[in-house]
Amino acid sequence: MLTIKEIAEMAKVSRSTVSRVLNDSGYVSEEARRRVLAVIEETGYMPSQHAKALRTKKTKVIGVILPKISTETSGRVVNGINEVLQDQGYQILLTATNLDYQKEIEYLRLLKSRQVDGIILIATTVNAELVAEIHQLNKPFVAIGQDIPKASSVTFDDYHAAKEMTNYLIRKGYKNIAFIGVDESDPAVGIHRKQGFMSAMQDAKLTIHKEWMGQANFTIPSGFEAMKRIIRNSPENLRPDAVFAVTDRIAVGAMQYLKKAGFTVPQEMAVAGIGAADISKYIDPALTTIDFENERAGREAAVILLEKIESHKEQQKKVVLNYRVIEGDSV
Amino acid sequence: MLTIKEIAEMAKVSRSTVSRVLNDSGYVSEEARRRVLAVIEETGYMPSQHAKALRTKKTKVIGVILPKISTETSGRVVNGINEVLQDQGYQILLTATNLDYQKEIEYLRLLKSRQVDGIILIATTVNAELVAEIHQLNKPFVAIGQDIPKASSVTFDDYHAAKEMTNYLIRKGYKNIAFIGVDESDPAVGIHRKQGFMSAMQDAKLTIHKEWMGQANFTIPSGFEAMKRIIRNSPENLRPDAVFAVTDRIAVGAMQYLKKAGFTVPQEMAVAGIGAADISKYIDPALTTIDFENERAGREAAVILLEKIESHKEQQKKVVLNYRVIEGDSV
DNA sequence: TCTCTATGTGGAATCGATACCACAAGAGTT
DNA sequence: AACTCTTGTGGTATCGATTCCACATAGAGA
Repeated sequence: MLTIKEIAEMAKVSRSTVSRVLNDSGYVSEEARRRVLAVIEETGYMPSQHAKALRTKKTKVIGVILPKISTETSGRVVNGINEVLQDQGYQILLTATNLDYQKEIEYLRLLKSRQVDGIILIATTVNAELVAEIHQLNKPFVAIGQDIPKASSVTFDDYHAAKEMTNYLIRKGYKNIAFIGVDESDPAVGIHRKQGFMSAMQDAKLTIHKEWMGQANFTIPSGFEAMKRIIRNSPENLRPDAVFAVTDRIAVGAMQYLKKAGFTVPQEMAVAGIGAADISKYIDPALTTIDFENERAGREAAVILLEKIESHKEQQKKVVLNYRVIEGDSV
Repeated sequence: MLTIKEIAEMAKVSRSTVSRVLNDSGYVSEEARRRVLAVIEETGYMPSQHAKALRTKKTKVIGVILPKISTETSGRVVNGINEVLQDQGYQILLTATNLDYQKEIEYLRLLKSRQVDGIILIATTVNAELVAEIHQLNKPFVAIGQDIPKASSVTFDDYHAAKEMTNYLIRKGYKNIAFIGVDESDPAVGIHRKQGFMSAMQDAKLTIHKEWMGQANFTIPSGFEAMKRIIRNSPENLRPDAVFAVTDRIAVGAMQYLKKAGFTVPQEMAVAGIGAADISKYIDPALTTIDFENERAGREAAVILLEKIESHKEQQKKVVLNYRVIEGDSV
């Protein structure tokens, strides 16, 4: 690997001059600049980013912590982040927790020791330990997906989205609506979406049957099983006529069960989800769902982070993104 | 940010001793070790990875170059890579070319200047310039998806997979098989899969009609259009009875068109793909396809890369992964 | 002629780690 | 008593960049 010293010798100037050419700083004669650039061109020299980082405290690297790498949502969000960062010459250092909550904290520390310029956390859970770690991080930070107290975040309007979808079902004439949620350790999906559903039901003075409140865990098979339990637990004369699942994959699983059990969708049972997963467009009938603009969330988070990095402002920014109902044929 | 010097002062030892504790090297008395660990624990000190990298020339970071971040295949491969690397304490520095071939070269150089310990390239294309850059990289390197001359690679057996799928169609009694391929700038998908198809057809002495050879570009809509063209261009008495698409998304698009145009799948027209995309299981009828174990490809590549990093061997390793036909209901 | 300023260049300290080397102290050997 | 050997510690050079400061030169203005 070539170093600045060798370039300096080859161009017959000092290291300082090479550095000045590299960074367009201070005075450099045309003649010296020409010679240095020629040597750089010819040798393909690239300055060591580590030496640079050590001296300047800037790395042009952003740490991203994901729950899981290969999910559709993660992919879209990272894509959005990358779109913005790439243009500004930043790179992404990727870590995945695989839903191990202890690792979120471990990676926050690790990224700090790698001196990343900022950190974006795609959060699935919120707990006191995590919040404490974020506050003592002392580095530009943005969370996506969950609202972290006293930290910048880009979140989705889970409550109103769920409420709107429930109202949509109600407007379409469904009165007996089942619900499939997830564990409350994920506040955005587990609590807010459920509250949106409950609120819409109460506003419409519809009863919420305990037997119709299912729970799943983000996977298609778990949606299948949850739907099965709901059907099994409801007597013939007390069957729901619609089901609202808090994610598309759960909804797809529910639909799979319904088809298998001989229900026609949406005539005998309507199905709605949230998330606008790719798959939802291509199943039959196409799923009625809500699009959350994941890429935009990534872009917004990246923009906020860059602002923080460049301006050193400590102020926290909260962005709540909009949603859009996508009408399929499942309702 | 704390430095080793401050830790040394607080623990009343020299920087050398702190370093020895940190790296478990040389002699350190129990007493000194205890004091140092206590200070580290109490302060939450983490050594600067940049200073360390500058000195030791090891960064524990692997550069990964992807065509696109948010595709299902990329996600799975990166997941596999991460699984292996994470256990060994390595991080992933992610870059995406967004199919700009010039950027593949640019990122190879950039990652080199970031002094990553190794590079994994998920390749979509092979050209002389790229190959030259890889050879002069002089760093542990593994390609996934395409065979790069004189470089290690993990590839899929595209030729035999396509041949096997074609034979499967033939065994099922289909004789008039259409084909939807992609551009040849992607040798694995564009050339090898096509050759597999042609070879199986020739072995079975079946004729390959020009009108039945379509082309698409990896997207669902392009599969839709390609299928439309094939149907439009074939006279009523010369219609294919099956179509083999080189990727699942293309196959899904083709199936969409067929449904819309009133063909029943598979009775009037069978459809087969390659790739075992998630979506293929849930469309109706479920797609008959070939699973390529993308995660395994990522894992294998990571293992080969780590071997290279740790052993300094220059030897190139070529791994060709197996495949598995997944029988759906579309054939 | 003598400052004064603008331009240009190199020397040297610095960032935060590692690692080699010198040296000290105590135990064991001859 | 002189010696090796083991254990333990600190000093210092080093990695490859940036950046401040000192200094040189040349032309402008007094």
